[in-house]
Amino acid sequence: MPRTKPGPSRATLRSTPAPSISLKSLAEHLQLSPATVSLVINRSPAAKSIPQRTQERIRAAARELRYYPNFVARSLRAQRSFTIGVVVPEISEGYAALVMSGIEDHLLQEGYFYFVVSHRHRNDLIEEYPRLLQQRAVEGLIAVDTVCQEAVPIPVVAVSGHRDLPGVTNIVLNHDRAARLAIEHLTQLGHRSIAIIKGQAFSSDTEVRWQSVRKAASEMDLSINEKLVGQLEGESSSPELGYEVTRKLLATGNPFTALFAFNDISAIGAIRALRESGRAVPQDVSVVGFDDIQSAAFQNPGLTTVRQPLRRMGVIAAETLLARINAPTKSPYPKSITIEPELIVRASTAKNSARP
Amino acid sequence: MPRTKPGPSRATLRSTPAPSISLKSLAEHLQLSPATVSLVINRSPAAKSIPQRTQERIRAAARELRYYPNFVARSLRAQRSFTIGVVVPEISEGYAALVMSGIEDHLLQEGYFYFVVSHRHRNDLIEEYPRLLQQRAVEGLIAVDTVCQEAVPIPVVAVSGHRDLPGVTNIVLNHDRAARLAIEHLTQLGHRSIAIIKGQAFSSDTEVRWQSVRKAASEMDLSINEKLVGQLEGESSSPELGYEVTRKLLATGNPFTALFAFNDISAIGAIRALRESGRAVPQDVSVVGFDDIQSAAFQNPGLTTVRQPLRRMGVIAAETLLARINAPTKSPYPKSITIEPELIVRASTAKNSARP
DNA sequence: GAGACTAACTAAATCGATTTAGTCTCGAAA
DNA sequence: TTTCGAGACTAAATCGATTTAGTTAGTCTC
Repeated sequence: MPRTKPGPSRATLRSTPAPSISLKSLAEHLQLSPATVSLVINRSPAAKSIPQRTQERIRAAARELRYYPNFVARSLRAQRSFTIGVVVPEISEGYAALVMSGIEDHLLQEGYFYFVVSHRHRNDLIEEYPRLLQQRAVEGLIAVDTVCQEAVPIPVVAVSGHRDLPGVTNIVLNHDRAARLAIEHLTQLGHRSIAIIKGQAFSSDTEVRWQSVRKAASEMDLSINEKLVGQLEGESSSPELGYEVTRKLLATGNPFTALFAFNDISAIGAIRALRESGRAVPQDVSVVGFDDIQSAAFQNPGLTTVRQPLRRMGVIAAETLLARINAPTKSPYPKSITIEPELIVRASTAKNSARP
Repeated sequence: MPRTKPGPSRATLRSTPAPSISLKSLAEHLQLSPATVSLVINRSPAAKSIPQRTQERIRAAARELRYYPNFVARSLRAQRSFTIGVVVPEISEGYAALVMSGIEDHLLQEGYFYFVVSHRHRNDLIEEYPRLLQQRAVEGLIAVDTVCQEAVPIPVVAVSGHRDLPGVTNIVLNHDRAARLAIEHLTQLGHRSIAIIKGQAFSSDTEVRWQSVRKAASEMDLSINEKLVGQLEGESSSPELGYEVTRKLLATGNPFTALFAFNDISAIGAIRALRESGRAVPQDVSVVGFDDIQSAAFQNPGLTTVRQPLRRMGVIAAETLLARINAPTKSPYPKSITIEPELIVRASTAKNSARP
C-alpha cells in the first residue's frame, strides 16, 4: 500500500488564517483577467504588448493588496519545488552542523530552501528518508557522511561519500594527503610509535582514511603496530568513545609517544584518558585530531589537527547540486570532487622526548 | 513590487525524471475514474460502498505501479503543507543544534517536515525570513533565541523568547531558579566575590538572566560588585569572547574567587584566561557555566554548569506548535511555558580556599 | 408496477498560478 | 473599402489530487 503520510492520511481542509490574496481576486480588483496580471507580475516577455501604464497599475495594486503568489500552486504548475533534502546522521554534531551551515548559505542565496532529516545511523531511516523526501518533491539530495543504499531518480551529492553510485556526485577529502600531513608532522617530531584510532564502522570515512594512514606510514618507512590500533565503538558522538579506546590501548601495555585520532571529539576523550593514566600531553604523548571543530582550538592544550574545510564542503555540495539540477537533462556531471585538507599545528603535539 | 523569489522569477517548465505516476494514469490503467481511486487510497468514509474486491484491486495496482500521491497537488487542494519553519541564529552552534534535534524528533514523527534558516543576527534577515517562510506556506514557525519583530498570521513558538507578542508562545527557562542554583552553589562553597559574565546584547536571554542573577544575589545577601560584571561582545560564538571579557575583568585588579559565565562556551574561554593569569581552576577560582553543552563534560576540568534541557525544549516547542496548528481556530493557547533548569556539579567549582 | 433504496461508481468543481492560442478593436496601407 | 497588423487583452487548458453532488442499474417492498 502506498504510503499516504506525511500528515494525517486524509488531508483535512483547514482555513489557514489567510495571509495573502489570490491572483484571481487581485485581477478582479483591477478589472482585468488573471492571465494579464500574471504576465505582468512575472515580467513575462509576452507582457510586452501591455502598456506601461497598465503594468504600473497592476504592480501598484499587487503591492498595496500585498499579493504574494501562492508557492504551492506555482510549484504544481511549474513542476519545480526549489527545495532540497539534506540527510545527516545527527544535527547536533559539530561535523554535520558545519557542513549544513555551508549548504544553507548557498541554497538560500539561490532561492532554494531545504528539509533536514537525521537518521542517527538507523538503517531503516537511511532507506526511508530519501523516499519521503522525494515524495515531498525535493529536486535533489545532499547526503552528509551517509552511505546511500539505492539509486534515486534525482541528483544526489554525497559529502564524504565513497561509494560510486549512479547519479551520485561524491565530495571527498583528499585522505591520502590528510594522512600524510598528520603522519609526516609526527615523524618529523621524532615519533616512531604512533597509536591510531579508527572511526566507527558505519562512518563513511573510516575505511578510506585507514587505508590512507597505512599508505602514508609505509611511504615514510614507518611500521604501524597492530596492537596500537584502536577503533571507536558506539553510536554516540561524545568524547567518551575516544576515552574508552585510549584506555584499552593503554591497558595493552604497548608504549606509544603519539596518537592520531579519527576526529577531534575522540581526540579530546583520548587526552583525558592519557592524563588520567599520568601521561602529559604533549610532553609524554602527542595527539593529533581530525576535522578542526570549533572547540579544537579551545581545548587545553589547543588541539593539533587536520582541518577539513567543512563549511566550504557544504557550499561546494550545494553549488554542485544546483548546477546539476539546472543543467540540461542527461548532461554529464562530475562523479567526484576532491577537497584539500590542511594541518593546523597547535599545542597538543611536541618533540618526542623519550630516549630512542 | 511583490517578491517573486524564491527561485528564478519566471518559473521554467522542467521535465523532472518522473519518479511516480499520476492518479489519473493509475485510474486509466484500472479503467476507473480518478475519483474512485482517490477515495479508496485515502480510505475515505465515502469509499464504503465500494466492494472489497475493487478496493484490493486498486491498492494492488497502486503498489505495483508505485503510485505515490503528488504532495504538492495535495497541499494545494487541502491548503496544508505539513511544513514548519525554524529560525535560528546559527546552525553550527551547539545551542541551536540541540534544540533543533529535539524539534526534528517530534515533527518527523508527526509527519511534518521543516525548513531551517539562520540569520546570524542580521536584522534584515530576521525580518525577511519569516516572510519568506510564510510564502513557502509553512503552517507555523519556531524561533530559537531570536526576537521576532512583528506579529505573523501563523502560530509561532519562541524558544527562549521573552517578548510578549500576539500569536507567540514563549518557551522559557526558569531563569530565577537557574540563577539561584548557581549562586547558591557558589555561596555554599564559601564564595562571596563572584564575577559575572553577561551575554551579548542581542541574545534574548541576556537581560532576563541578569535580572535573575541580581535577584538571587540579593536573596542571599550577596552584593554584586559592578566592577566584577563583564559582558560578552561580538557576534561569534567562540570561547574567544569569554576569554576577552575575563582578561578585562582580571585587568581591573578586583579580586574574585568565583565566576558565573553566561554560557559554557564563554566559561571555557574564561578558564583559559584564568589559567594564563596564573590562577588555577577550581583551586583559585571556581567557574560555573550555563547550558551544559556536550563538551562541557569533557573540559579539563569538567565544567560545573546550569543545564538547560535544550533537546527537551525543542520537543516541547514542536509539540506546542503542532497542538496550536491543529487546534480549532481562535481557541486559546498558552502564552508561556516554563522549563526547569538543573545544576550539574563537576570539577570546575570547589570550596573557597582564600582566607576570609 | 410504482416508489424507495442501495451499491457502485463518476462528472465536475476546486485549490492558485501559468501559458498558449486566440479574440476584438482600431488605425493605416493598398 | 477591404485587408493587414499591431496593440491590448482574455478564455481555457494545465499541473495532480480531493470531494460533493450526482447518475445508473439493480433489488426489494407493498
